[in-house]
Amino acid sequence: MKREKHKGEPKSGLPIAKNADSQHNFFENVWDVARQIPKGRVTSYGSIAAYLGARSSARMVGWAMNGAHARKDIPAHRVVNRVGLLSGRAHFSPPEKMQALLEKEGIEVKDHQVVHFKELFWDPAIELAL
DNA sequence: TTACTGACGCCTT
DNA sequence: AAAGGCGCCAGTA
Repeated sequence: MKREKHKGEPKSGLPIAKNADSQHNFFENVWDVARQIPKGRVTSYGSIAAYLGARSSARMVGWAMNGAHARKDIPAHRVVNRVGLLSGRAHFSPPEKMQALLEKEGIEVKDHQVVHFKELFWDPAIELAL
């Protein structure tokens, strides 16, 4: 099924509308999912977005992570891009913090990239499916 | 106000 | 197979 460009969200139920209310909700949801990422595991921006029904808004997930910095219990370091690259490292206090935190959880990071990413990948769409 | 940018990712060439 | 295009949308210039 080739999607016709991916214009607009299919909104499989989830309204990621344009009103401030759902935006707020979206951010909250992102943080909520992020909080559930098990220690020692990682996920991607796109996966979280997809789980929330906004598969094309992966960028907004990244933006949400900005705000996450404010809340101390959001493990933003466990969210990387779809290839396992620590694309958000630059936004950490010391940029090396992200990698350091991951390594502290036993995740091997080489050249700004999570080693064994595929095995450590935690997909909310699957893990939180039930 | 319009234009560009970006913690992204899928699609077409 | 690799590279470029486009959509997403909040914030900034």
